Amino acid sequence: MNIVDIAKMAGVSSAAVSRYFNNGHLSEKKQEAIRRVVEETGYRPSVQAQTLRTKKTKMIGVVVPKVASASIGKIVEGILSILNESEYQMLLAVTQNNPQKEVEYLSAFHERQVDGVILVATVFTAAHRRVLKELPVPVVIVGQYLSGYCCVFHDDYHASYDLTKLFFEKGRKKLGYLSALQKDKAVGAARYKGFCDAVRDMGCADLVGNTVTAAFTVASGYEKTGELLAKCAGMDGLICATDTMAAGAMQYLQEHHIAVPDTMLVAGQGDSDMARVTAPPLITVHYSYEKSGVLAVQMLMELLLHEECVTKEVKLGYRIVEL
Amino acid sequence: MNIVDIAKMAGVSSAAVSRYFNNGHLSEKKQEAIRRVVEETGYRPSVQAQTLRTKKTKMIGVVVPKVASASIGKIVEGILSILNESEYQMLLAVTQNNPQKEVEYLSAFHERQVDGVILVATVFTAAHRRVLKELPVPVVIVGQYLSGYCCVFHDDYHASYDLTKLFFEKGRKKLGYLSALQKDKAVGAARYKGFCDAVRDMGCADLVGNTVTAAFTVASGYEKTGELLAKCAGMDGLICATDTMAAGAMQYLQEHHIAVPDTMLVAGQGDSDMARVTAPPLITVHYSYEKSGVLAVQMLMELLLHEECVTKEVKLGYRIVEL
DNA sequence: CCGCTATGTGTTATCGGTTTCATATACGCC
DNA sequence: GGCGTATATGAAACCGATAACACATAGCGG
Repeated sequence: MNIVDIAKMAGVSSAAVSRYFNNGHLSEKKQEAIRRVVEETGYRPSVQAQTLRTKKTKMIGVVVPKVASASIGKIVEGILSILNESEYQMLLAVTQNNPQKEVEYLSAFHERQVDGVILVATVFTAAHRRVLKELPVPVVIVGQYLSGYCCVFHDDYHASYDLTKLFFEKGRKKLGYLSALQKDKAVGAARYKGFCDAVRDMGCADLVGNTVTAAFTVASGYEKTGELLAKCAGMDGLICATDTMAAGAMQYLQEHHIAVPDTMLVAGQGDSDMARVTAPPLITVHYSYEKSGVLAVQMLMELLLHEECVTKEVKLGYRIVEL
Repeated sequence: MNIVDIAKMAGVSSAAVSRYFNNGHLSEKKQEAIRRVVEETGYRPSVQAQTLRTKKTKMIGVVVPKVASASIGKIVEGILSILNESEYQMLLAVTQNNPQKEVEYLSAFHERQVDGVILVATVFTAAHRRVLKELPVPVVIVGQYLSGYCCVFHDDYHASYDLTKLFFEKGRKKLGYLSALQKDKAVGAARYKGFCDAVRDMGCADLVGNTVTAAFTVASGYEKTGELLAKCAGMDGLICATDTMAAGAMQYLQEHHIAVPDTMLVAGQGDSDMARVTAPPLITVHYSYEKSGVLAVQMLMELLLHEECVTKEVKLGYRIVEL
């Protein structure tokens, strides 16, 4: 069943059928004739043929570092909640934190001729910039700031800063910080810098070195908490780059009979479910992950429609959560 | 840059270039000539045009109820880990637990002419069966058993049965069960039935009624635990259909100063990170979610290659986890 | 009543490949 | 040498839509 068959059955030309589906000018009479045939046959135009001719795939490509993660899961759900209402579909690629793959998938999307790309990024290398520059379609970056590109990101720095200040307000003096890799500019560098600047502003510049870097897993949080405690005697507050790490820290503290919050106050960041099920619950920071996904698609849609977008950078707020 | 341009530059026909990319018979000389031109120009055949002609999109559609969920996230990662190594791409749709949407997306995939579909399902309605029957491409179902279809699922029943038995072995007598909706045959019905049969086999058939149904959230687990405790006085063990619910239960118990595990032993199912960060950790069941995703894609690939698949149903094992 | 624009409609080229078909050449064998 | 078979190759049809173009008709102002 192709457009020509339908045209014959309705006694019109194939162009008329095409116009029927694309809001072209068409007399009432023919519209009715075509509608009847379409209903009878259940005919739907071939997406492939349309794509070949129009160069529009109605697909957007989304690249994420992983998907089994609370924060990224929320971003993806935000993206899909908007896409669901549109005629667009989503191609998803997961890089498993491999920057090489990130570049590969962007190229694959290029070949597939997706109409646009959303990149949930962690680090940027020269290779990234090169591939991004060559992409002939609009891109929106989520979670990181990259100069010259449309991006939606979080105020990691101030959130971390405020969180650290809060620890001082609660009377904690000897803070430690469990960090993510510095090459991750947002979750790694910015959050750590917030901690550093806050302790400096409080006149405790010596705390800046009270840090250890962990991976984004509970197990790593557990292990690195041990290292941090060994390194910094007398710690009474622990701030972590993510809730996952903080949950690992809680495990460690409990096993080693260090009382939370009496002896040690613990905070994570991300406001995940996990932060609420430890005992006691973590102090944490709510970043609007789902919202960032939503905004990213909306920006992308604007780019797709108008070829340009006034708001190029969106920094989202945060909220400290104490249960 | 299309195939004709390349052909001209290499001094051959467009058919020769097509054969070059499709392992057709071609003389060394021409192969070399084409290779040079392709390298110089960076030419890549248009996926759209290929698709139009061959009817193969090299895309598979994946439908999931949600993505910000530990178990489903793992399934999706399993799927992608295999897809990454192939030339296939993944179209992802999220139904937000709306069976209506499930049907919609299957149709959308149909139109997009994906080569195959993986359906991570929760419930099956008559509408599901109808749409599935009309799908002209292979389908693999994950997480549920559906007669007549290729499916990969878990032994929910025996896992839940064994878990319940374990509670008796640990000397618990008055058990309660926090269930999922019964129309979810796997997580809802099968797990509950495992509980029921186990308590009956232990001569405690009266416990069968000690149940309340909760949603897949921490908050719901919290709330329904209250209801369950009000309903069943003297409970000393609580088994939940999922870790998420169980984490909510832990919250409730802690707030109401009910000692875990002394007064109340608590178990979840799913072996998520969340089960390991409550204090104390939950008893839980490990289902191989990632593996189920992997197997599903592998079955689908087999179906794509041979049009048929010998192993139609795969039931995966489980392992009870006590930390 | 003429010419101009606006609208409706069909014809046909086009998007960029793959595949069929016909033809050409080389090879092996009787 | 003749014939069957295997391999190499290009011309052209084809996949199923859209869009440029041509043309017809209608409405309208002068």
